Amino acid sequence: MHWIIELPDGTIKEYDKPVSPADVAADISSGLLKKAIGAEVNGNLWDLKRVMPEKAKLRLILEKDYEAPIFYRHTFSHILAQAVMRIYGEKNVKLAIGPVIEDGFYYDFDLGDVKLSEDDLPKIEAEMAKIVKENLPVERFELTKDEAINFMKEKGQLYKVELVEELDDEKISFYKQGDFVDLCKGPHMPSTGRIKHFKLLSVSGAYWRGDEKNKMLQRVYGTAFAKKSELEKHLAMLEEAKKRDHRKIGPQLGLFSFSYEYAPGMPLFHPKGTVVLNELMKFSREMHIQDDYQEVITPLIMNIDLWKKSGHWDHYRDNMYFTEKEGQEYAVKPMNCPGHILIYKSGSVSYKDLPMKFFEFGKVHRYERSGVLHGLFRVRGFLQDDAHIYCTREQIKEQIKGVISFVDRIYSPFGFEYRAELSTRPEDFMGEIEIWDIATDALRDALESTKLRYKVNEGDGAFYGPKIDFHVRDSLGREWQCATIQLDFLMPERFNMTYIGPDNQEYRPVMIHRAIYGSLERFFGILIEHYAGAFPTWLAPIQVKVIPIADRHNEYAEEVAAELRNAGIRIEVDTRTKSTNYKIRDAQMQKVPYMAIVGDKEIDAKTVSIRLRTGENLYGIKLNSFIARLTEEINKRQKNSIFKS
RNA sequence: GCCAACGUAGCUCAACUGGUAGAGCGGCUGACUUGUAAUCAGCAGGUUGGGGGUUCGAGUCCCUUCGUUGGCUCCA
Repeated sequence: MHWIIELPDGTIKEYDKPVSPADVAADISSGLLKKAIGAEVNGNLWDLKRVMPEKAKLRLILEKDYEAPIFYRHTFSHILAQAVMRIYGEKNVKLAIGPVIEDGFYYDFDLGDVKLSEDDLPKIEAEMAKIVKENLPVERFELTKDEAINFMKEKGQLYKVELVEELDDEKISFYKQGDFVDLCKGPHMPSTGRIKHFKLLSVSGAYWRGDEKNKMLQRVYGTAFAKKSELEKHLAMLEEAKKRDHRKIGPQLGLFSFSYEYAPGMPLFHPKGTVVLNELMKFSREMHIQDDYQEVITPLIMNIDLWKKSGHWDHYRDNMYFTEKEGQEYAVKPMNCPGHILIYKSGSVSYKDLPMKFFEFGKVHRYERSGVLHGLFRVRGFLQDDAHIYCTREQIKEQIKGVISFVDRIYSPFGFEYRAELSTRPEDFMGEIEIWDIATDALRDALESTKLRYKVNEGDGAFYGPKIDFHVRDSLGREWQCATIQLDFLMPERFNMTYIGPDNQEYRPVMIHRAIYGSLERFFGILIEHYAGAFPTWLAPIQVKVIPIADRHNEYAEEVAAELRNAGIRIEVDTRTKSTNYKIRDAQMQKVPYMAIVGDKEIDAKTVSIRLRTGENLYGIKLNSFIARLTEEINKRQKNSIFKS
């Protein structure tokens, strides 16, 4: 027996006894062993102390590597389970699953009659801290399937029995730390004390296997990081996110409210919120016109037969609202595509008309279960910046490329980073494989031809076509799915859409669905949190607050206001008999970008003093110069103040 | 819909183990006429989400209902 281990730099290490990554690390340097938390062996994540195959390519994974959290967060989920078992008694705890998730981990438990609440978290955390301190070695062992089933049956772990029964592997792996054993494919860190920084975040209900027909389990969420400073940074981010919550800031800034009683899941936009939405639409409209879209408006309510034809009745009925008059049944539209198709089909279409690009700010209604509603992020009625591109197969690639660059232009004033995901043909697809291949290649080629980062979700496309989704990253590093580009081969089929080719024969067009903001409501919510309510000037509901120092300055303040208003700038004048400090504070809290402060000096010199919401002051500015520069900032939709250089 | 927590003035939050519902901010009125993040004083504001029960007595305990929040997608 001879172990030949290749390191990433090409170095070959040879041993005549079985070696684990830890052995090799120790062989290189004791410092390296200290920093290593796991390994990658022949492309698989591997425990530090697990013996490697005789021929292996080894890469050690250090605390700072991006795979490291997979190791320690997974171990923390086991530590969590172990702590819960110690506290509530091994017999009373049935373990379900405990995976690593983005930024943390969770574990699902069946605790019988015991109900966990957030108040129990400190107690569980304390027990976890003890387990960390005990620094128990984490050991891997394997059983055959039968052994594994019996083993889990003996322990009364029925959920685990169910999981094992579904596995096909010959050998089933388990991990043990002290008195705790769990079915697990790993990998884990070498001992429970290797990384110490964790925090439990919340408890909630979760169905066994995510299916509401199954028993509701209790889920505990937690997070862990290699460094204390990283954990603290993450917790601070969660705090900041809480402060920026659009459900809180929105009403505070007078943007919108909800009438939970009368219109659940449907926001009421107040005057200031409406200004922001209108600016978003104005910008979008300008861009669409530049990109050769034609705007349309289609009915909110249409006969049910249309929805039967489109397939929505069969596939989407549970999410639709219905109404009835004169014995006719109607549905409130959940999507805009059928309406656009009716326009397409209202006359005959030549290949010369393609691509045809219809765009609509389409209000759609979708029933969502009450429990999933969430501020502006998940609503029952929303406005989509929806468009459908009808084109030939040959035009697909060029059109997709066009949309991708369009997405970039729409996102650019907001300062979002974003990335894409390509979802390919699922198992239960519709249509011909060759079209799928053409379309998928077109999407892939289009993505490749841009510098955009993207990942592929194999088999994750809709049954009617492949798609590209865009995820924007906000100022707190959170990601949100907004834009989507979907190819659709089904709808043109169902509606028997055609165009006349150069040979005077009928052909089937391809349909591309796409939205850029996605939902205006949701995008608005994301922007509120992204900017923490401090919108760039072009979006700000009030762009300038005119503040007279004392009553005798009101008249001049009104003159200043009139000139600003004439220049198309959104203003308010604060003539309340309050102190200057008070009025400035109020404007600051409302996140107004500019305050124009006027008193005796300004009246004498015919100027204004400008305070930016960031606190800087510019004294003695000529009004026309202020208006000119501000107008430029607004017209260019600048991210930052033009008055800061 | 399901599990858990929560629901007191417009907002933020008090009210010991059941014993007279309170404060700050905001609002209104008055005084002050203010120079870059809260001037002072007074007044109003509540069926403690709704309904029912236990009790001499319920914001507090129990039941029920409505709503909000965290989750219910991440698969050993």
